[in-house]
Amino acid sequence: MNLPEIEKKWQKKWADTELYKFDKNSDKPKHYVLEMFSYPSGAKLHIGHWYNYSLSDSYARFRRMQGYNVFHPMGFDAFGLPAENYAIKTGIHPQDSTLSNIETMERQLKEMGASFDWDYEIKTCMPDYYKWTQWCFLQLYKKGLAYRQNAPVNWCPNCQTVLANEQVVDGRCERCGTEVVRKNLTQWFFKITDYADRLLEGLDRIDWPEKTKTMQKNWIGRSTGSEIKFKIKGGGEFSVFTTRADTLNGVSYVVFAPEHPLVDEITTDEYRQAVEDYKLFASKASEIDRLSVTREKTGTFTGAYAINPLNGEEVPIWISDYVLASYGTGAVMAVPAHDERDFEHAKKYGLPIKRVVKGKDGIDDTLPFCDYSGVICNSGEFDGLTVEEAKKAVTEKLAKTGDASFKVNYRLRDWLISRQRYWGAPIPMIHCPHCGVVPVPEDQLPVLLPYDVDFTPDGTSPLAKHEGFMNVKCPVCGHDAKRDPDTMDTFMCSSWYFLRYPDNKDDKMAWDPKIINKLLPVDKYIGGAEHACMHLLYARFFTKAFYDMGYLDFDEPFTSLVHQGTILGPDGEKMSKSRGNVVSPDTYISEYGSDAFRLYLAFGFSYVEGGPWSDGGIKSVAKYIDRVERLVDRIYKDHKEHFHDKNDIAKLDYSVNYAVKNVTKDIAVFQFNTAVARIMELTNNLYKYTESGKYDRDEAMSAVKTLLLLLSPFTPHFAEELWERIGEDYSIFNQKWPEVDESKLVLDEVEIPFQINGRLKERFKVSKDATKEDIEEYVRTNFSEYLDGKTIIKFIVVPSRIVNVVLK
RNA sequence: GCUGGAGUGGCGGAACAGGCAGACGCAACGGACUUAAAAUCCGUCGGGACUAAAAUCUCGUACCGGUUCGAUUCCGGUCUUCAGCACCA
Repeated sequence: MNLPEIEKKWQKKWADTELYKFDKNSDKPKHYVLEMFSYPSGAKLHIGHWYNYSLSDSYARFRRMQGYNVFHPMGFDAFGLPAENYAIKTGIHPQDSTLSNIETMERQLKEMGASFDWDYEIKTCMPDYYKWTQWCFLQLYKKGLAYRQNAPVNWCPNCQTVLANEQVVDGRCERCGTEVVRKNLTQWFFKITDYADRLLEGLDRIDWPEKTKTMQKNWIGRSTGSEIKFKIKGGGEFSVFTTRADTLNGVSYVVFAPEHPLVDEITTDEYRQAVEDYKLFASKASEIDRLSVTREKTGTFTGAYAINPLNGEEVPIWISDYVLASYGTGAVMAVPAHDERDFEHAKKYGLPIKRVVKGKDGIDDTLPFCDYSGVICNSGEFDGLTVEEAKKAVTEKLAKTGDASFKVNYRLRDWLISRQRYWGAPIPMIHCPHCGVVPVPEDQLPVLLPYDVDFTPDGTSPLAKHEGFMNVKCPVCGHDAKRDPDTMDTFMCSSWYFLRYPDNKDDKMAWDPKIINKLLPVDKYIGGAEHACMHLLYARFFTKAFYDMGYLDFDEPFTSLVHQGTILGPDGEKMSKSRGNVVSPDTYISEYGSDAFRLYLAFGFSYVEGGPWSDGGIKSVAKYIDRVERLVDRIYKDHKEHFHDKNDIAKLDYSVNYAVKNVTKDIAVFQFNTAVARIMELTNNLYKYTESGKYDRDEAMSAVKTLLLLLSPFTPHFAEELWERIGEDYSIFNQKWPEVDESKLVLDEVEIPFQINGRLKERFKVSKDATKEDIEEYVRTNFSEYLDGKTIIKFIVVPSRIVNVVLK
């Protein structure tokens, strides 16, 4: 069959007849199938898009045929850095390149034959969308979840610009090679940490891959401990967070992150130069390097001393880059005897190491001793307590004087959303010299992103140079004021898009709760595992925040989640231009057709794993499609007299129902490769049933229809074509998904393997109802040659499964 | 480095609340059809030993060890590899 040709025909008919139009008023149960929308970067769909979208489409069609009212929208995550970089390089405006890319991708998605209803499309870079992204910002601000704070950015002193992590290669600017430093800017944050516990709790209520939940749990990183106050000799105080309050007596120094706000204040003149040098050194290291356990410990003394609140000892205050400003309080108490990193640091700089926990039996005297199983020593009144008891006792004692408290700490950090870039949604805030920071009134949204902006890097946010944009009247006092020159992180756009789809044309509100609460949460969300900790966490945070504000009546956005794997190049390596192993879908589509391409993606890989591309694979699938066509034609055109053999028909019935049962089960859990394998088996069995020419045509035609229905989600055009050819009504996608007749799957006999000492010896058939005793009896009678004269140690019978006899 | 995955024939991959390892397919090989090729159809197909052939035995799910009547599946350790690490999205 010439697939590329018939595909065009059906795509046109599907469009003309509005086959995929979503019916808002349907009384069928809803099913919201959503793929992570794509970033319109390159000009064309790559194989990863196909893998995600075409198979999710198969799933959506399957649910539709099962009788669900399927909502299956598509859109574009259109703001972002690559378009801006492309513009800096080529002079083509980000809006122009983005919209043109989107056009190409829309066309290609239609060529895929996907069942999207394009009436619900969204593009995040359009004012009718980002108006509401800005509205979301304002709601979070009103709820007290947005705040401004200093935070470091990567800064290239030569290009005079902020760099994304991606643009920093080996600590240097990717454009000019200059060493990158960190520089503090005042930026907007969302208090996602306020939701840390609820983000943890919600994980128990959703059907997500366990590994994704685990990653989110570890990312949030809840730990319980104590916050302990130290006084600084000569005035001032600071706090540390520790999970080991029990070791407070073993503190021999404290360490501040080099960025800690008190560092400048406490540093003595004698040490000032060393501290400044060290701060510069630390500003050049990446966070990953700083957290590395194997990185050589570095640091310097500030000249200041802190007072241990438990024993009054004076201990030196150091700065070192193994302490991060962003975690805990940005300061730690160092107990070298009981912490690996402190131990290394103390050894290198000759600081005292004082043991305060010993092994239970007092035998283990190697340091550092980081085990939680020990007992306290060298700590006066706390000696003899277990670690857990002492944590409590120490904290409680200090709590009386206000020097300590129990504290839950998270690894999760607040979400920094300011970007010093052009191609994003402007932050809807105004800075007034009289009123301070003032939100843009909601009826003045959107804050339009101006087109005529000079976005070449020169030290400020591109928007800051646009007078027309920046100058504004304060909405409170009416005086001259300035807009916020930054734009929002594009993760903002993708944190609520699933709420916009069903009500995408609403110009009165971001979403109409009446519509959204009916269609959401998303029933099946499909996208890459690389989003496990960021996008998927941010979207959950948004949903919970808007639930709290009463805009939603659910608080988890994605009931069920599936990750697709990665399709690699034919060489088994990740596809990349530099490796020259990029497989472009287009050439295959025009040669074999979209259906063959889709079927290969379904059959050739484990969906969640992905794997290497193979030209042979798609060829074999194209052959299989032709094989189905020959089979269908042969049976359909056959009008001769026929034979009715009960046995053969029972076998065919079994095969049909076996296929229906397993294909249904497998598609539901995204196991497309085994679903297709079962369809192939049915095809083979139907060949066998009909090859002699002596068969019942009605039975065969009924099996053919089932075969086409099962195949239709994978090869929609091909199935539609054959459905028409055998004289059935348009459209195959309006047919009901076949149901299993379990009675046809019941076999009277089951085959059971017989093992001696775990080694397979024989197989035998017994009635499906045979009891343990029946089976043992059968084995003793029929396989006596294995057992006679031997000592039976154990006779294991698992009915319908296995017999294993353990002989001496 | 930290966190989370993955490792099964020549290849893609099945199977796992612990019970016949290799479903389905590719490649390869043999055969049928054909003047021939392509296409199609049928058959064989993890390694080794022993066989004329079969039967049979044996090894085998990255590596080492453990639990169990029985481990690809559970536990401990090792190696390799992939993803994420907060400004790529």
